[in-house]
Amino acid sequence: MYHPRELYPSLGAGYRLGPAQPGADSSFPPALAEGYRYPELDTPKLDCFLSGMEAAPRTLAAHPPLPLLPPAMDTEPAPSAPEALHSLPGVSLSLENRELWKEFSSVGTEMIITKAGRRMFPACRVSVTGLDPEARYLFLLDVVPVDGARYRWQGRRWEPSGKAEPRLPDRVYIHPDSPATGAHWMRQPVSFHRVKLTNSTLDPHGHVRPRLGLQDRVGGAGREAKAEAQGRESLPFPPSQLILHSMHKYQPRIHLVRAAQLCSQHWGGMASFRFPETTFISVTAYQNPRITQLKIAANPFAKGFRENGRNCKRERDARVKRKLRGPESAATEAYGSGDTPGGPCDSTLGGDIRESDPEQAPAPGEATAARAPPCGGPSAEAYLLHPAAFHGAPSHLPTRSPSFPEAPDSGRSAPYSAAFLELPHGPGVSGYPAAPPAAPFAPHFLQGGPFPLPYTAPGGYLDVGSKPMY
DNA sequence: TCAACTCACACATTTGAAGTGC
DNA sequence: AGCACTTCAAATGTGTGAGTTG
Repeated sequence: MYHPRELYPSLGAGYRLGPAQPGADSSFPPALAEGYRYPELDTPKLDCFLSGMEAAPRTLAAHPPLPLLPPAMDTEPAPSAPEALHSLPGVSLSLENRELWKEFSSVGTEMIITKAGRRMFPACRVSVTGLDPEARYLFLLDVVPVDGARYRWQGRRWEPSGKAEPRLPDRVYIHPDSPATGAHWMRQPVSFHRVKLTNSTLDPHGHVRPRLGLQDRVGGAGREAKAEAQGRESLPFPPSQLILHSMHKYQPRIHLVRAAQLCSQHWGGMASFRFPETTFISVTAYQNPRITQLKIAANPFAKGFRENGRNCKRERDARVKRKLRGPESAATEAYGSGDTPGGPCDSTLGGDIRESDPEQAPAPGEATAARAPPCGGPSAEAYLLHPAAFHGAPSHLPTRSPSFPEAPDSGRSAPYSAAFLELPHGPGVSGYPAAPPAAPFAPHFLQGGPFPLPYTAPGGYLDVGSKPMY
């Protein structure tokens, strides 16, 4: 098995397992300490990818160690500069909707989490430069705890309130366009707006059945219905959420991995980025009214709650009154003055209400790309479950998810993702079968075949091991 | 008692099938 | 027949506020 120490030898023997201890790296300035700790905190869950990442030139074992500190850290980072750790020289990421994030961050970003999953707003949207136009890359996103504290809204601000809950299963979201060429990624901003956040741990794989519809919705229930209609074995509906604790502080991270396909045996390096302004606190209901106002003002789906919306407080109050007075008066008033609000209501934001939404406005070609995967390749939206073994999970706990294939010819069960991590230590030597055929959704993937990453479907998710959530 | 959470609701937006015209 | 465009209905994404839970 690959120990993270082997993946990042530059981190030295002191490389710890388990969640980072706040303040433990006090010898570094906070930013540097955080950057230094970066690979330690969560790299293991990416190991499943790293172990399978393409490229060609070298195997994982032959890859040079990552720098002790990312180049961006060598100098005083510019304000809001992403902290980066990477072995993809020349590659850089910038947050497309930085101004919007900043606006939220200045107030204290809150993200709603629900059982069914709630999208992030603002969503992470980045533009990338410096990629090899011909090479193929994966874009991944995960969300990690910022510290070990639980937070509480104290009327005016968030304050730490005790220790954080035990960490939940880590998952990584794979951008549905992955893998795609560098040219594709650089052509337009990369949006992660489909990521959902949940507090539900009922299904360890995040399999929340979406509402079934008649239409063949990309990435939703329609795909399953279509598979059934075509007589194929029905795919499990995909998990669609990252699991978070409420009242905890989190930060999204974006990972870029050079890879020809999801499950090949080589990798060509990776880069990880995070942006300070994207830190948020997860909540089940908004605590800070200013955040509510910002969300209503900026999110087109909340347009109905704006001052002139039919769902603003004034309108809602009027509806309640009409209901109480009975259907007749309600019908009368509905077609009377109540339809055109004339005065202000509570859901206002002064003059800051945006007419157009910078966040959700699709980038040129975005809708097209979503409907038709680029490069003729697969759409791969996926989650990875964190290999709990790296986080000190007791060895007596279940070893892997049912859909988690064992390493071939291993003859034993793989503890969590251990099977994925037992990789060849020399070039050209592989403990696994050759990389799967380029055909993106080979049957053995769909049925949980011998390859490390059980691939569900285009736009679906990966579960690569599980850990108990209790 | 109270903070945190869940749920149903109404409205806005998104999406894709069906219809239409060329 | 095939393509482009429009229309329409259903799915989906929002915040709200009452009710529930611990």
